[in-house]
Amino acid sequence: MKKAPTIRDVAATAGVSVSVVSRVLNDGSVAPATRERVVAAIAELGFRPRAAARELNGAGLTIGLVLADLTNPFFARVADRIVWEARARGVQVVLMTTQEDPHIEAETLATLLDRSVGGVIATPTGGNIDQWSRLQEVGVDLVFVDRSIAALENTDVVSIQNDASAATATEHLIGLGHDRIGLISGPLSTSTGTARIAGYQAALARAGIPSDTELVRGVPFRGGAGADAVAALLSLPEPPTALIVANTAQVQSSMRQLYQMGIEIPQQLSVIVFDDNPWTELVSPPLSVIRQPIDMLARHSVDLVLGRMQGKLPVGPRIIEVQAEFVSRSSSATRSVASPTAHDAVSHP
Amino acid sequence: MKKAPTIRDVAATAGVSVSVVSRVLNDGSVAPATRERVVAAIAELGFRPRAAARELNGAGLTIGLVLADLTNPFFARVADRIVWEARARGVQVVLMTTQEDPHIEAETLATLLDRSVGGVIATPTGGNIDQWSRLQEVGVDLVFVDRSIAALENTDVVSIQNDASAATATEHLIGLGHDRIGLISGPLSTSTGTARIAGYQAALARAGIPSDTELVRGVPFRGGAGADAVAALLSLPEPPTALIVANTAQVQSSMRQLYQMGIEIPQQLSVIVFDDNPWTELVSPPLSVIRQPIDMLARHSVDLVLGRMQGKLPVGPRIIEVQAEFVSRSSSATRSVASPTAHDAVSHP
DNA sequence: TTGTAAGCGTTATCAT
DNA sequence: ATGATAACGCTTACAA
Repeated sequence: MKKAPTIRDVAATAGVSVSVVSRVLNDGSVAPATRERVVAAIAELGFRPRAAARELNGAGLTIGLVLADLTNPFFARVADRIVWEARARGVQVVLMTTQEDPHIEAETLATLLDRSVGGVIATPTGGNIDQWSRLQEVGVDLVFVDRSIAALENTDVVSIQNDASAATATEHLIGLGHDRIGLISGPLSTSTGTARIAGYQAALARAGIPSDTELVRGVPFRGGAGADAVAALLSLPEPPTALIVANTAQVQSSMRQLYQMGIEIPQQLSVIVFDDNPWTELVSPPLSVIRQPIDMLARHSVDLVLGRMQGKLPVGPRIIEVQAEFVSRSSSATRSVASPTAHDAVSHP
Repeated sequence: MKKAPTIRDVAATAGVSVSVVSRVLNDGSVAPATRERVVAAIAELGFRPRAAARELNGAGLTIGLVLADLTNPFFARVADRIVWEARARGVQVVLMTTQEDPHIEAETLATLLDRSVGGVIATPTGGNIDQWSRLQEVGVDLVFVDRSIAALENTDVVSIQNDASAATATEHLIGLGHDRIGLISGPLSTSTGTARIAGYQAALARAGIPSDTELVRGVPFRGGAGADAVAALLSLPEPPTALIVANTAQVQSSMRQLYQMGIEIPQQLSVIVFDDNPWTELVSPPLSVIRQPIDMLARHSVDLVLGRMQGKLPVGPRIIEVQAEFVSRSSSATRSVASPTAHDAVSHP
């Protein structure tokens, strides 16, 4: 259990002072000849600067990643890519999850302070507005990914074009002859929720279809809310013939509910869900999806935090929206004449 | 951007020395009256010890989590639970992924050294044996979860009862009349791979069924190896009538291949896969699975590292095996007379 | 039981 | 361009 070489050891074997070594470690200016000797010494000793010591000086290269729920394939992939991108830049990631619980999130934010992280990438629950901004006040660079909070106007955000994507999905269904399209979306407290609803309504409006507020369900991210919304939607007197599950966090529970109810897709109900993953085309029928370019989300997020941390970015919040791709599969089809539920519904000729 | 209170501030407002504060922070012995005053001061100032400073003294409470691939729902859930369990104990988690690449893993291990983490929970790729043991020599407590490396005998391991689980699945299929059962397993360099194969063979032996080595495929964790193995297995002159995908990392690609080949399940081929997730019962037909108690794996892993880090555990490696549950669904059924491929196979009467 | 003081490994501030 | 040296915030012998 012999100890690792320190910067002092390097300085000694290179015949220079610690400050010189520190300079070559960072981007300081050092005489070419000297630098070479130091580099050699570093290699020879296998020296690696200790992250803890750096962080103590506020010079650490560690970011916090606050995700809602790793159980959701979408967030899992986001984590995967972010860790990947961070690693490529020599940055470590401390992972924390909120389980969509603002209380846990608050605790998490407190912990983040102790960690001396320089930046944070997060999918906020929607609450803890004060805590988030306090984090920023302490100098921690913050960037929201996927979701954001309207009240926090001064924060960088990376997400897909939520409105446009929702509109695309809606238009696709309209083109298929549907005029009662259900929408299960995220909470109105997040930009994701409002944007997707906006896109949906815009598409409806353009097609001259009146938008029925009953068909729009803004469900919270956590819990079985997705399933409940599905059930509620289908038990409407005039149930939708098509459904868009625009709440990424709830696709699984929504789909499960649909299958459990024995709804025939797309005969009884056309379905489009936000977020693609390897399983969506394995279920029957294969699902039409909005595929989010997760790698882009990740890359931009990491670039942003790091850019901020190194002060290489102009002031003012950066809003980056990447394009999502609509993938049409078998779960969305032409509207059939029959009503989706067995109400013995009288058709209006 | 005013600075956070330090331990010295607390000491001052409590009218004691820093060491006393440090003692109440940790488990030190302090006079009840004094302790109370210190606690009050801490609360009043909202003091929180900085992780970096602690780690510099080797007293940090941070663990490294080295996972293969967050894209795989199994590992994602493992991460989710481990982060959860860690948080419950006031421990932070630095996440790193290897993408099943030993080279990246090596890099990761180096980084772990700089991080001054006290412990590491990992799913090793199978390589980097020297590096892993060096990590241990430096005093980092290591526990493998899910997978392990045979050569590293002195390491704690938490996993499911791989042999028993594989045996259960095999017996289930045998009971269904199958005698040619394919097995796609992990690499032989990991305990997971060998154990699952062993269980499978044991079950076969008990039933008096000769084990055909051609039916067993130990495929590497990364890449599309699972799909290839499936294809190879089914193009055998005497293809299996049942298949166990015992390589958790490859279920997705294996299933995809099966669907793409248009294999009818379970008519042409009965299938059982290791690892359950929300989608397995949404695909058609719903998959029979070995459900791994991920929460148990996580809890034990965290308990182990922390136990080691605090020296509260007897010496000698700890091998914890939790029980997995076999869930029978529609993908496994009685063997049909027909051969799974259209070879116009001559039946041997 | 409590206090003093010496680190822990870097970075940052000055001089030189 | 380089070198002392003081922080950084905490833990931990060692004293009292």
